[in-house]
Amino acid sequence: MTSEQPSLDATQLGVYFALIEASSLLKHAVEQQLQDAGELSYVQFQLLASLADSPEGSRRMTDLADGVVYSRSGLTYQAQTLEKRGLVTRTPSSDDERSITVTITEQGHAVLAGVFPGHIAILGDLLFAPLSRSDIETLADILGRARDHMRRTPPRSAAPRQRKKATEERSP
Amino acid sequence: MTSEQPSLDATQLGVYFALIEASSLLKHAVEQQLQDAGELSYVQFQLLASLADSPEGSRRMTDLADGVVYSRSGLTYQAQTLEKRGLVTRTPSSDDERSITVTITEQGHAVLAGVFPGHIAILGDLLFAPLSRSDIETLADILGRARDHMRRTPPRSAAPRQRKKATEERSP
DNA sequence: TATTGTTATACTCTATAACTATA
DNA sequence: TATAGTTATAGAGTATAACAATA
Repeated sequence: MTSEQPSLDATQLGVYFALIEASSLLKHAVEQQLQDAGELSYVQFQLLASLADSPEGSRRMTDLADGVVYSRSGLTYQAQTLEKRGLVTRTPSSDDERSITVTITEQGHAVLAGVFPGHIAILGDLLFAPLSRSDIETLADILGRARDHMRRTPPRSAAPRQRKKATEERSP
Repeated sequence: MTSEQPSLDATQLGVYFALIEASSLLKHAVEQQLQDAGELSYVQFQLLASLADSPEGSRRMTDLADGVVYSRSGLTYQAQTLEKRGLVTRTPSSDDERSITVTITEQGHAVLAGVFPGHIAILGDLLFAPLSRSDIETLADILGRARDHMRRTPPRSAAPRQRKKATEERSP
């Protein structure tokens, strides 16, 4: 087990808070922009971007979910929303009849294109403006390693350590 | 205007994605733990932690909102929830009759205490495990600067560049 | 008038569990 | 039996606008 020391030093706490607050502020700003410029939620944007980045603009539902959504029904919901707007199509996969292939449409590409400039502008102004070239390279390295580690680490490893509270409160 | 170059290089994109995904994975894991160990949402945890960190365990509503919540009604909602559970009290401020002073209770401290070990364990396992001491110090510096910059930067600076869709809102 | 906070309301999103269909 | 995806449903959270009270 990795975690026996139940405390963090000041620098670690600082990293934690800075990470959470920075990503929260950034995400909030970007969400606003995506909404204003393309009526997209952040998740929808991620899904479209993921498709646009895929060969043929297609992915199976399950693959599409990767790191974007934490439940299947959540993905179904978002995919339906995007389909209603004509930004993606969903068709049964040819090789595996259980799978659905999601494909980004022309319209989807158009919405993405309409959203990109503002999106990038925000990243420039908000995230990269105060950072030097070498800061950015360093960040890419460290955050990249952190992310890779988190991807690999099973979510259940640490959570069930705490025992559930004994107090059972009943409300009307 | 800061943003005329409508593109990012590969390293910048990498930083952006790594930041978003790492914080998302971390937050998701932590949210689960907070829920299991103390039936707290992340926002509620932040509010309690903010109070616990304040002199006398108290803050005015408006000050409490800082960087945690983006709308006043959202804070009212969460404060009410915490009050119902007896984790905070709300009393009119003595100096300014418009203000409400929110104070963490013994129970609130207890819930926080019950949640901390598991919380810290997750941070250790998920965020800090793959990082060296110097990585952490570097991250603290860079992310701290990024966060400070975002705090200072007015949210509206970049968003309204994209023109709003032609759909007009009507009054009832 | 400006500020502090609440309420009402509507909406988005998420997750769990039960279900269908294919491998 | 295991996997892919959907549906129903319920709950948490958020934001906007109208509001009241105090500065």
